[in-house]
Amino acid sequence: MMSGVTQRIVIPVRDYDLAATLASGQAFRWREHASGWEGIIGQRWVWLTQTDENLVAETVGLDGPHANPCWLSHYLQSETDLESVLRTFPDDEPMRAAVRACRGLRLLHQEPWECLTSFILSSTKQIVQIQQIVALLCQRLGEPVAAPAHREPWFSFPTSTRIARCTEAELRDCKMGFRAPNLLRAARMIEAGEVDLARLGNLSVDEARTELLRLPGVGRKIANCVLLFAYGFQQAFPVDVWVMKALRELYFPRRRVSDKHIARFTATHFGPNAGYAQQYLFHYVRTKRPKTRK
DNA sequence: AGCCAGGCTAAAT
DNA sequence: ATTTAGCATGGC
Repeated sequence: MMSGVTQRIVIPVRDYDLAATLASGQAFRWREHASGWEGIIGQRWVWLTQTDENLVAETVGLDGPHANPCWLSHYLQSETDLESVLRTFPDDEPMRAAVRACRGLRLLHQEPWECLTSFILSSTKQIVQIQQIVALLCQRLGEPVAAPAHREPWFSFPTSTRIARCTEAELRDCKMGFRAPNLLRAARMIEAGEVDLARLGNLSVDEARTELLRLPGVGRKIANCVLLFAYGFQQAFPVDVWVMKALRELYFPRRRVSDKHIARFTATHFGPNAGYAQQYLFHYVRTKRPKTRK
């Protein structure tokens, strides 16, 4: 396997919880080790650790020794002023509890195609299973990535071009089941230029959502995940079974309310960074009871 | 063994 | 306009 020279990048941060960020179900390729996190950002292998004052990245490549490359800070969103985001959250007890539980949790800015694919593959899957499918997909269809020689080989996330050339059977071999035809058709629509992912960031959130909803296997939930986790539309509010359960229990205890009523509630109650608030609620309810954690 | 998993879709009320 | 099954697969 390819190897290269390890570079070290130090990013001073405060209010950053790397573990909560990488384990909160927004990205699916990070592997936790005893002392850090191993994964891929774009075409680069990266080893991440956190100290009191810094995020430290070891990577393989050509950046200078004192570089603070924008690809890394952009992905990690280390420049985001978290305090000003948290200030926009509603001042109610559920939100305060969620922020207490995972303060420092950040939203990443992921590559749109990788994010879209990951969430097309996410439906009715547990997070561990999504991780397995994505790992298999990269192993089968990705390109080798330069990594330190003593480590397991890593692969880039396969491009839409590569996926579009697959047969449905090849994708099904990656254990994705009924999601295979959806991913295949989505890749082919993107290859044909029917949906232009590179352009969505220039649109309004509603226009961008409308475009994403044209893709097979993409409904409101997955569209909102991509808007939030890849494009940085921080008002996009994905409602999955966990968040719906949390909203019912925390904001409408022992009341009979429709999904639609809750959807309308989320659109107004959580403010301009509603999606950010959602991620805090999601991670909070998933981690607060170890017994039910998956 | 049976149930459920960061849902979507078409069909049935 | 809202509700419901079916969809592959794997972990518990």
